[in-house]
Amino acid sequence: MSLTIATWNINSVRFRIDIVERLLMHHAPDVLCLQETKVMDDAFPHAIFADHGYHYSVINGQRMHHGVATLSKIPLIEDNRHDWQDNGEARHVGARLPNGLRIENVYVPAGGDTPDATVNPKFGQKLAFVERMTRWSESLSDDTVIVGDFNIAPLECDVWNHKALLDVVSHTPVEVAALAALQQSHDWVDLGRHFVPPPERLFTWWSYRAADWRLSDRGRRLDHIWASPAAARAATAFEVLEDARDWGKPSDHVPQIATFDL
DNA sequence: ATGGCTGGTAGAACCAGA
Repeated sequence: MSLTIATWNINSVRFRIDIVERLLMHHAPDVLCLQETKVMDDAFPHAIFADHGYHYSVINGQRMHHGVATLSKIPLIEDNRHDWQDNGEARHVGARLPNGLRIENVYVPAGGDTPDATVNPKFGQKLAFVERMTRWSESLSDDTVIVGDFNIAPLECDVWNHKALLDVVSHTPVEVAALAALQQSHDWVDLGRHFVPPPERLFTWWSYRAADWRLSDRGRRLDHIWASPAAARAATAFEVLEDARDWGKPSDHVPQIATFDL
């Protein structure tokens, strides 16, 4: 059976519900993991997803900021949810499919402006978040997919200019090292780079501030789909929907979709 | 020329994103 899993930082699921529907109609992933839903659970637009056949969901929302949601066309049950900062922010929800596959939907903190925890506490919180994820990741079973906005672009070819971004939060060596430790903790396979090997350019985010995002192409690969080794062996395809950056009222992130033959 | 923008919320000379 073929299974498709999409992930997308939507930057408000209510404001961008039209382009969410566009993804559902034209790409119809079996499972859609959203980050930055920016909505309380009691105001989540469940009816619109149900109209498109997405009758199952696990959501972890909060007021104003952050928030994650996993929507599905096939039965889905909540597995767990973690608050790795222990500050009440909604940045993770886990789910399990009938075949046992676990889908972990994560929104790693952005980390603020300055890559120095002594003057910018948010940067230290980001590193601590990833370290606590690493301890958790070690205990997961080998039938897991972890997706989301990790807010770290690890490789030189994951950013538009490696040298220019070495001191910019999202691509600093200490963040890249923390992400590498997380990846090693469960032998996670980075499906983006499994299907699009370095040094090919691969981005999932472009700033709203560019006059012409496609012309300047100052992108970063901040969003990821990782699979445990057994799940990765079932992966058959991977796609970044770069054109979604031009859809009406776009998110600054674009969706990516992985296909598995399970 | 890495902030030139953006949404949510309040009703900002705001916050957060990255």
